[in-house]
Amino acid sequence: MPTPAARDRILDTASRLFDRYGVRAVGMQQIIDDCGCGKNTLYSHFASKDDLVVAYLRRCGDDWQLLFDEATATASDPLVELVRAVGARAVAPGSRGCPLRTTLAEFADSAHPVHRVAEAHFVRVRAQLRELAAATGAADPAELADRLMLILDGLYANGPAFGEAGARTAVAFAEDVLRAARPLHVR
Amino acid sequence: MPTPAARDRILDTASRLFDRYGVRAVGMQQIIDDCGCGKNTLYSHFASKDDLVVAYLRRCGDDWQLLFDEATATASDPLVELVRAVGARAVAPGSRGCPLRTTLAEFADSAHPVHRVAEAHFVRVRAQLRELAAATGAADPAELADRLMLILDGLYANGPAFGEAGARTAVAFAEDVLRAARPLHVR
DNA sequence: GTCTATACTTTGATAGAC
DNA sequence: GTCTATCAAAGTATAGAC
Repeated sequence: MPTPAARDRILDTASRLFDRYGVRAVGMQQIIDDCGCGKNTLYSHFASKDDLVVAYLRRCGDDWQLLFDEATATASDPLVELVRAVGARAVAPGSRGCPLRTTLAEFADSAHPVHRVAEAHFVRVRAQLRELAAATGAADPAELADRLMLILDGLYANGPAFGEAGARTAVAFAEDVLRAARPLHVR
Repeated sequence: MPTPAARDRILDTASRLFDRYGVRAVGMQQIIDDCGCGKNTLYSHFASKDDLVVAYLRRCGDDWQLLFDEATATASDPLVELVRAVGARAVAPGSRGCPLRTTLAEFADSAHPVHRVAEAHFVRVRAQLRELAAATGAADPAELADRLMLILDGLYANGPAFGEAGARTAVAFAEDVLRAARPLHVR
């Protein structure tokens, strides 16, 4: 009967290593060594590496949800705030871009559980952006949502190379897009 | 002494497999079997898998250059045409997004030769976009170039999920961005 | 009794030899 | 072109510590 604290510690360690080195580059033994737990403990919480990676991706999804909720809850312009928050994350030291995107790239097989979980995340994000876009009163919310999705994904992919200035470019870009999408009488 | 034809055949095979299954998921033996060449032949042309992957990425870079040149040579609006061409590629059946991005994600170690080659590609693309943006007479070419880079990268990442309609969204998006970036007297 | 630590098995990969 | 050495990784089983 495994203790929840150990599970968290393992997932913390695995997440840190996956974020830094990529999923395939990190072995189970490395996680065990770094975590200081026994092999038994790890495998009692996660039946396989795939299971562990899925748990990692779910946590990444939860992190996104937190960022999303925080950015959109209080801000006067939630979508711009969202771009700002993603930019901050994308240009943070050591960032390798969106962990869900990079992991999706590492698991090309669309039937693989890891691939499916990552893919589902982006479907959900697209739907979330659509809802948010609809709330702005844009003429075509679906179109606006997809434009913002392009900016967000492009920003997350290029953030490490673009740096702070690039993040500001993306924020200004999003502002322009939102201004242009608003119906004329509100501008 | 290796024949150039064999090298091309090997690289053709490897490229096809890497594109479909990802680099790490494809073993050298698989390439050899699929290509029908002997192990000796492969290793006489490519000293290691890393070498083969680097050659693959260079070919991907050349492919990009072809697409870039073709899109920008004759078109009245080269940057829009470029987005259109990338969209067509991104939504093509079996596309997994930009092979250079996915391979970059597979090789997280920034000191790894494969990582460096992929990274260098995007630095070059950014510079190319800057040149092209400057030619449009935009007020801020660097800003315009980065906005287009976001669209292109976002489109390439989301293309497989967005489909044809998403590609059209990106083209219309680029058109709007370019229109807005042109100095007032030209609009 | 659950945790750590370690030994072992199997599998699949790269790479080299003949 | 087959055969083999080497190595690393996933998982399983086992031995020992608090």
